[in-house]
Amino acid sequence: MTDSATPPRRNGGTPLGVRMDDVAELAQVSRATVSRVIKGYAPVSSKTQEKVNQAMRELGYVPNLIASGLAAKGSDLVGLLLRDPRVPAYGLLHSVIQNEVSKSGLELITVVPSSSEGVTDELDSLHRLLGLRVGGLLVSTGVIKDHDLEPFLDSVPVVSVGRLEDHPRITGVSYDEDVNGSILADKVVMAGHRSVAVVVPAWAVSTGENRRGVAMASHLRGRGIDVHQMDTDIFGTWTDRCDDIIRLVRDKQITAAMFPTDTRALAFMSLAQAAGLSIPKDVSITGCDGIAMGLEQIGLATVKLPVEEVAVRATAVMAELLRNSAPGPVHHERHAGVFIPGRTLEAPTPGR
Amino acid sequence: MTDSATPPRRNGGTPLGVRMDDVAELAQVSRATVSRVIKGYAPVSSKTQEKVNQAMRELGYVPNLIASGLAAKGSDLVGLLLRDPRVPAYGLLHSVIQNEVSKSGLELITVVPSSSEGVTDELDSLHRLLGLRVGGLLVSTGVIKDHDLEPFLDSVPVVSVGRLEDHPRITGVSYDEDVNGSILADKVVMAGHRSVAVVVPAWAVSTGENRRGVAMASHLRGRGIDVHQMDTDIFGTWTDRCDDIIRLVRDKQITAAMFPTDTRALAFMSLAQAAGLSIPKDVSITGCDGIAMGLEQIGLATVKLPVEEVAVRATAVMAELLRNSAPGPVHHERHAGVFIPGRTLEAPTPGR
DNA sequence: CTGAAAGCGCTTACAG
DNA sequence: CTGAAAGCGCTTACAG
Repeated sequence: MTDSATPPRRNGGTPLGVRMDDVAELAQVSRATVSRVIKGYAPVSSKTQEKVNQAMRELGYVPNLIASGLAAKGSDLVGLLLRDPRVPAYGLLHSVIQNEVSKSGLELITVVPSSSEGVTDELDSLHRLLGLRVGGLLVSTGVIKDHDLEPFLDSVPVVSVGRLEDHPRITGVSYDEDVNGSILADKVVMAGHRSVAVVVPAWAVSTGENRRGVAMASHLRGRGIDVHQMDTDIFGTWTDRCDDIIRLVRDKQITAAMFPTDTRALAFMSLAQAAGLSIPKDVSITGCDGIAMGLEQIGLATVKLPVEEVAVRATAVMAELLRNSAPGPVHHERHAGVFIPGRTLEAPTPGR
Repeated sequence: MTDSATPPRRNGGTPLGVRMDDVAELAQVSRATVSRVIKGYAPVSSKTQEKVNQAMRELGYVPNLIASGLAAKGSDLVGLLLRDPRVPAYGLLHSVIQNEVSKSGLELITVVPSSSEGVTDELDSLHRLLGLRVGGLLVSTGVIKDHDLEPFLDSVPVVSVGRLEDHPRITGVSYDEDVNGSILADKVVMAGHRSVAVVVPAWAVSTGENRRGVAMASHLRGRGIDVHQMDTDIFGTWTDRCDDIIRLVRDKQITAAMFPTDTRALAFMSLAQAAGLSIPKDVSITGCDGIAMGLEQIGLATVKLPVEEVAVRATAVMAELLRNSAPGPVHHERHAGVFIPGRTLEAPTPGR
């Protein structure tokens, strides 16, 4: 072995051009050994380890996850399919999941669908994640249906998070929309309202919002309230039916309006105020979500979703799935939120 | 060739177990041909195309992006490194970038650092994206420094978005923090304030917030205002120095407080109100950001960042970089925001 | 328009 | 504790 005959390194240049072979050569070990010290759990003498680490540092080596993913037939990457990053509840979910995943020694990559493109784009996003052959899949969008997930259940652990789930083979950690809806409906009834508009998005638009809305409406009806159910099946907008509600208020047909999300409630508030209505004098408002900062300043009556709780549990379940080869029983958790009182919900103004 | 001798398909099962070879076999073509119809830009007879598409559908084939990424030495994936999904401005940025990237025929994957872990974790996130050998890199966090990016500039197109950038080799599309800071400072001066607290996060905490804060402070000083500069170098919290500011208000040392973000401003408002102060009577407040929904309800005086504009431009620049092999000149765009008046900024109460 | 074959950068039995 | 070699599932010249 002649030290003088150093063959020219193939990539003089950039760190991303440095391969494991380059590291091996510099450290004077085999590629297998470099791989072992990177992975960390195979036996390597500490002397060798040091040599290799030194070489990696010197070359600025960034391991090619694409290549290792292929060779190892899988990776520690957990993929998150997230509905809409503009919505604060998803933003918080994203953040907490990242923290938890990282604590579990896994890595997270996130994919979001284009907004307002509907189900096609959501499926594209799903395939993007699957194409990357992630080790686990966290699905946080109700737009993707169980049906779309079914074909992949045997190949990759899937947990659906923050969305309705009752598929017998998909474990779910979600919000208890029935309870959330009931809590809000109760408060509206207790405030004295007897005629209420409820916005109910179609199942295809959002399973969660749909379920929440349905729960609110049916709970109200159960209490003998006159419900004006405002169905909407428009994808990607938060203001559909607001005009109709404003009209109902003007006609004194309702004294309160319930929205399945804070976002919709806030959007309505702006429109209503622009239309000259005052809240809660002309109409009481409730939302659902409770995550956005500064909500207490606005005083929106809402239910605060247990986002952290759901994120923590979902990640724990995923980590468990990834650890145990034995799948463990599929289960469905539902976590209820807590009511946040606010000045947008008052007793109806007498005389209306 | 005996049709009867169909060799057993290696993966009887799941779509993710189906390989290109399986498709090729079913369609009775070579693997190369399957690859060609998937990529779409190589000449394939439409008869063959149909056979292949049919076979893919039948098998539920999901192409392995990992393998193709390795073979093709690169992919159409654009990686986004995003600072903090809990902040509405980042959420919106994320969303718009996704839409734009998708319009350009590229795909986006996002990685976020764990919150409150500081620079180490941000670097981990950067390496995660680089390890995936993304085709382009969008960096939207001021925590990563130019220095950290430098080694990779030769291997992958990088554009920094929404963050200060003046590296001669990194093109940047960002907010004009100097102008934003000046606009706000001007309004505060014009409202009549003469003694003002300004929160200035350290450069290491956030380059953008730092620059904004410094701009506010120096602009105020230039107008002869008494500035109480509240430096903070705590990572991951939005309430540092709030106590001190409340004290200054109580001691009648200041009549206004300027925050580099809406989030900080809102957090302060809650604390101040809890401490019995009233806004703007006891102290006027300004933020910066202007993205969160319902802000108009709160009435926070702020600057609305041109997030959409920045996202669109950044993606356009990236698409350009990816298209042209010739790099084109590096440049730095800065986009200024617009002032949003609000009831948190009034003239100082006489007698204070 | 189509196929055979080399090769992308790793991991992992297998054999020392 | 370490190395030689096969193979992961694709792409892409190259040769028809």
